[in-house]
Amino acid sequence: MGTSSGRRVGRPRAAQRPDSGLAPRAELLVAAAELFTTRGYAATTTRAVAERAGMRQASMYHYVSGKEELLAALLESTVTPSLTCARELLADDARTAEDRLWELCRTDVELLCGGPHNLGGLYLLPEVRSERFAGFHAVRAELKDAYRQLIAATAAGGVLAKSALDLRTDLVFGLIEGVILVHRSDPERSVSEFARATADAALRIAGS
Amino acid sequence: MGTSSGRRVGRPRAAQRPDSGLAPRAELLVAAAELFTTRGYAATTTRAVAERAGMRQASMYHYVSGKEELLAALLESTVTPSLTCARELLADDARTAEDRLWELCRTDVELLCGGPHNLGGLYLLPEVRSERFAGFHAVRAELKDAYRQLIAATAAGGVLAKSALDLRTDLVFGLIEGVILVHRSDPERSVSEFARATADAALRIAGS
DNA sequence: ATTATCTATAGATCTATAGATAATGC
DNA sequence: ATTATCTATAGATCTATAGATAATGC
Repeated sequence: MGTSSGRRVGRPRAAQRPDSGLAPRAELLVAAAELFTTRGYAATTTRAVAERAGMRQASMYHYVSGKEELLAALLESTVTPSLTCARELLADDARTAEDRLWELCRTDVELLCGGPHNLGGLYLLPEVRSERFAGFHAVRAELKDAYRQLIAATAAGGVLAKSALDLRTDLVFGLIEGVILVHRSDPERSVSEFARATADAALRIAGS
Repeated sequence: MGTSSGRRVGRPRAAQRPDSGLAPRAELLVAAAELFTTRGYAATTTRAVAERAGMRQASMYHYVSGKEELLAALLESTVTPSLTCARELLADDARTAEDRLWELCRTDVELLCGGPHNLGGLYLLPEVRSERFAGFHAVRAELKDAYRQLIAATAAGGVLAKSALDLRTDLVFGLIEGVILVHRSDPERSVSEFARATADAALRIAGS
């Protein structure tokens, strides 16, 4: 499985460390997340990722094709849970749109700021705009559309023209993603409290 | 002057182009702004900056000590106008705090999104957090404090405890900076309209 | 003489491959 | 035999300096 801690096949690692319990590929992803979010993607070398994961630079290529694959995997893993949540809320007819929008905002902030290394910070990397990460962009566009649908379904949103609805959606989405910047400059703050306050603020923006 | 267009002292440039009317250092700053915001800081080579400015890679060192100096100069030039505006508004006793907060938000968004190449996007570069840019961080902290003071001076803000005021300030500041992300994903939008809508939204967040 | 630029390049990386090695599995 | 790792390195950069060159200024 890779996670078993018994004797392992293959030449031992040069720098032994206590078994992390993670499969080597997962160790690489964790290391990359930490380095990409703090130093940036371009500034992070394959050597830095590999050594932090406990192996030599060249050994990394046994598990991934290079840095790019690591970033693509991290991006998708970051946005997918939010989208899952959004789909469930869109399908839930029993609750008001206001209620579901609030819940989506809160969950999204929790996910963006919750992890050990500010994973949401990956969104901010300039390299992410490249077409190589089209998969991530598609998922993110679908998430934004879920926000739009929920805002349109609120009492205040129902009367908006399309351009006004788009503006409102952009402001709410901007608030949620702006949270990444706030979290970056003050990572100590209680996330769950902050997530609720942000959801409150989002509803105020959506429902003027 | 450097901006005169007559015959110039020194060896001619290898790749002649129509005179930009800018001094060489300014040409370098413009080139760096464009490349840093689109490709990122670490991914931008000194060669790319110099060639875009119309000179060879080595000639750049006649004007700047390296990439770092370019980023530091760009960052400060981006935040300084906002701070100037904030200081003026703080000193203006004739207007209500709500009015002045709205105006600060609107102006800030205009400045962040207004320039030709999304200069606000520089804030998002991971390298910016480094202590080498302490000057920028100090100016930004002062700007944030101006937001805090104006929020505290509003009718709704006057009754807040310190921690609640800080939270409110972070949300407003996060909304304003989140605007950079929105602008990045849709640079075509009318900036002045968007700036007013964002200022409206900020007041709603500040004054719940 | 002064200046702004150029060409050339040394030294320091960084990536990705080739081939060796040290475990376990059978 | 299979596997996971290692060491070594070729080739491709990228930065920053040294020294040459082609203008204007006096």
